[in-house]
Amino acid sequence: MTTRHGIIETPQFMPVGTQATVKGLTPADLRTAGAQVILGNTYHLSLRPGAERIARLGGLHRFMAWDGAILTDSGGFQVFSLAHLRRVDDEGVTFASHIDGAAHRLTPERTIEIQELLGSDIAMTFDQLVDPNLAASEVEEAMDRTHRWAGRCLAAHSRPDQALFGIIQGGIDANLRRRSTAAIAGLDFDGIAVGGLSVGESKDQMAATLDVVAEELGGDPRPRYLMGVGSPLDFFDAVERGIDLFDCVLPTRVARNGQLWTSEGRLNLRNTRFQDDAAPADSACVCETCRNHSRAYLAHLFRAEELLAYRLASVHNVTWTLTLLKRLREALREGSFVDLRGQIRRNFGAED
RNA sequence: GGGUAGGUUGAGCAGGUGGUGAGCUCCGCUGACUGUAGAUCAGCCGUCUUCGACUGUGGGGGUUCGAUUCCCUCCCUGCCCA
Repeated sequence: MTTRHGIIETPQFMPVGTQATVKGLTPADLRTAGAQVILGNTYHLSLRPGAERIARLGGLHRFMAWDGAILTDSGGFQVFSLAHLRRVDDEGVTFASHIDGAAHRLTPERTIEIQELLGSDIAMTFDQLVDPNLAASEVEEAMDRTHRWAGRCLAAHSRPDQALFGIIQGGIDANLRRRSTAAIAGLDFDGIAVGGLSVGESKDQMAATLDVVAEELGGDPRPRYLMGVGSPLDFFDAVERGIDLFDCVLPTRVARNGQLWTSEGRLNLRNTRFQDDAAPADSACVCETCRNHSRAYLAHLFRAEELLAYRLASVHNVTWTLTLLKRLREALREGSFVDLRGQIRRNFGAED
């Protein structure tokens, strides 16, 4: 797909930069890693530094000096992750700020206004994500509310240069998912997102849910975005089921915790065995980290809690993940998808 | 040489004025992490046959039913005086 900040080749992975920064990385790092789109977050940025302030400063792209595309999440995920700090009603959600406790009100209309102020290339509808293991009635209630909010977001959306994606909910119940897919696909969105997954359900449940969504969407040509996914193997499971876009905190979060994704699988650089390992994290990788530094050095930096550890590990994982998606795109073109998947499976475990 | 304060599991401590010291923080080891309240969190961290058991409070000796605690002695460390 095309945005005013460049073309997005799909399938694509979008690094998460919640607070106007992909933790530990500069825009140049991201560009070098091959990033085409990154995420920003409505809830976090509206609390701090404030959407109006970012607008005054020229919008999110200029504010963070990122000239690639930006997708902003609506704050729907925070309805879930900050569940104990918010109250949901049909009109919207009231949060007690995780920073200072002050009340902040998000409504579908306000989340669109914020995202338009931020000036992202792709905005998301405000949804209500719930634990799929809740009672069916609760999952359904949140789903129906999400549908009503989707309509309100669409009505409130006014920037023609900004795409708006609707979000499917419905937990892991096939019937609810089917209904939600039909409801969201029936609205005039620029893209369709699958929300509410990778929140504790099994791999099989996620796959089955994606199958239902794919079946219901049929030949719908709009880009399909699986929110919050994923791990190396998740990409293959989802692309097989028609997904075009991914975002996930995993590559950057696990990097900060010492885990590097490599052609040998996962490596925990905090492990004793790397202290004398002179090899790069991944000898097949061309990122700055792998070109210049040894596992032993990274192991040392993590032990010493040196800040460079977090940056070097993040540079590698983001590069590696974006490269994996690039290889995946090539494999699709060349018909070697199954081979590549097999290779990743061997290194990351079929149970991944 | 005299005085004084101390010697507790890798380090630093807590506790214990005669009645079962494995408690804390670091360090260390391992694991987790999926639209980021996360450079975070969890477990382990004396030994073992590990839902428990055993050992352990500088060394030696003494008093006592019982000593980490009281007494003697030695060793070591900090500080003060010579």
